[in-house]
Amino acid sequence: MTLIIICGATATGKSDLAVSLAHDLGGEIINADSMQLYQGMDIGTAKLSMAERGGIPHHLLDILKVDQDASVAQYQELARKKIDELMGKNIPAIVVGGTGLYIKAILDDLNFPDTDPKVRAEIAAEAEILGADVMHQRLAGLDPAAAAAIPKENLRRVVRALEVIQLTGKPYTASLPREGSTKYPHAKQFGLVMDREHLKERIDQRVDRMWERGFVGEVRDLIGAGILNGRTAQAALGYAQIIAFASGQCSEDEAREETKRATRQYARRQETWFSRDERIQWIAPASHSDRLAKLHEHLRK
RNA sequence: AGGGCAGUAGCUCAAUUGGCCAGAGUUCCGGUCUCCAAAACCGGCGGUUGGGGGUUCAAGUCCCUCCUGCCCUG
Repeated sequence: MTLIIICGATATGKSDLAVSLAHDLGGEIINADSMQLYQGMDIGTAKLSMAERGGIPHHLLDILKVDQDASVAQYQELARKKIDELMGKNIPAIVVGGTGLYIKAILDDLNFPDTDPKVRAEIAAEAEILGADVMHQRLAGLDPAAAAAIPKENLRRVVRALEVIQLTGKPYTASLPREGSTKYPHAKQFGLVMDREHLKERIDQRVDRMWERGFVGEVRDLIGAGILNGRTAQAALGYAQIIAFASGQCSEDEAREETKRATRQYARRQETWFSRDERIQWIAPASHSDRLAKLHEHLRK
């Protein structure tokens, strides 16, 4: 019964380390990266090639088409099912990814209230007309605690709260989690860190490499595959910028620089998110083999 | 050389034709977070308004001068 989580900011080397660890333990890998869920988003998400996976089974990759919206609730269900399945077969499960909410959805006792695209679209359309202030006031009337917790500027979360209230008939706050409930108490969570300067270098190099490998072509193909019809995939780092370039809103060079900058900001947000989680054992920057040794050392304890 | 235009935060620009303490956006730094999360959102640092002088109760704004850049003419 082994469950290992490897998280951390983008470009810190999670994927490679996970493959090596899986190799050593005879484990399998479960993806926890919201954008690697999509078929065809390979270059821009730095998805490992078959060769790089080295024969290690990778799960929850390529399960969505680019015109489908991702769903944390669905991810939670699939990931837990896969983890339980592996555990049942006594195969170590290694969850790898940088999407903090997805990892939290696996580990913590989060229960996502239902969602209904139609209801949400209606509320969103209404918000378009009435404005953020009115929507927030409405929320305050229905659920003062939720209104206090959600800033009125964050219309997206206000809409979601209103959706939940309408669907469940209960206050949004009623669905919020109880503290300290962990679904997998024996899970070992590791985080990879890297100083900003070094990380910036790695991000720059990585984005340049993506361009060399044909990132722009990949996005063009995905536009053909309907990426613009979905909401999640087209907002991904690099993809959004190349779509802007493809539609003439900026130059290719600007798109590339913008991608680097946005990735840097994303890495910062990831660090903020993970830094709150006290369960994470942080692995300092070092060579691949040193970090792997460190992981084994911690696992032995 | 002569004439014209411009110079405000690291960057892009605002500032009721002289009037509160020079404001935004963005970068950068920090933070929030229960289904679009590579999303959405909040906060903070940052200006001797190119330099110097003058007019005025008051100058980013008007005058003089110097510096820098761009345009036109020869």
